[in-house]
Amino acid sequence: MREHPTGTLAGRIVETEAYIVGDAAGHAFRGETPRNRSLFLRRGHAYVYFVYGCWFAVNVSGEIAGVGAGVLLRALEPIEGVAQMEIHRGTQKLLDLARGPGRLAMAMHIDRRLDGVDLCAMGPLWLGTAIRPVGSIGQSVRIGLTREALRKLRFFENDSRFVSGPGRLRA
DNA sequence: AGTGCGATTGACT
DNA sequence: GTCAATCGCACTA
Repeated sequence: MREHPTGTLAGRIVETEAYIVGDAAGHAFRGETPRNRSLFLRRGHAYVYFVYGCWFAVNVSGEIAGVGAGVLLRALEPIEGVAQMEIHRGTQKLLDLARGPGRLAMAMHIDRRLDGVDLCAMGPLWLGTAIRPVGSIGQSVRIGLTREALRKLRFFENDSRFVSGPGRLRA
């Protein structure tokens, strides 16, 4: 859920990746720095980071305070505020609005200002209330990594068309 | 102080 | 399929 000045933006999370304790692919692996400090907040806080000089991406911190780990939000199925998401993204292709972490952040207008917010209480960005899963959940290796590339820590709704990644990783 | 490259995307061949 | 965009952090020295 994104409480935006223009109205509420909402989507179902259909794809995530876990970056767990001791995971060399995780931003928290080398310890806490100014950039990744939000990963060390108590579980349920936002870690927003900037990659490739172009994009933001959002994680949900996943451990107790002081332990760095998180879940990357990789794709949403848009539920509310689609017209505004289209403006943010510059496209009207529903399937592309929030398919991929960079697109997701852009659709929801997420940037560094939201780094560290509590996602478990109503606010500018939060998790809302649970919506029942649809169908089964698939599992695969994570996308775009060079380290720890074999760990199957990506999770996605099997039958969703809003999931990112190469087709062969879907099933 | 300098360098390399990343949890990506979109444009182009 | 390839490749540029573009920034800040981590790493080396």
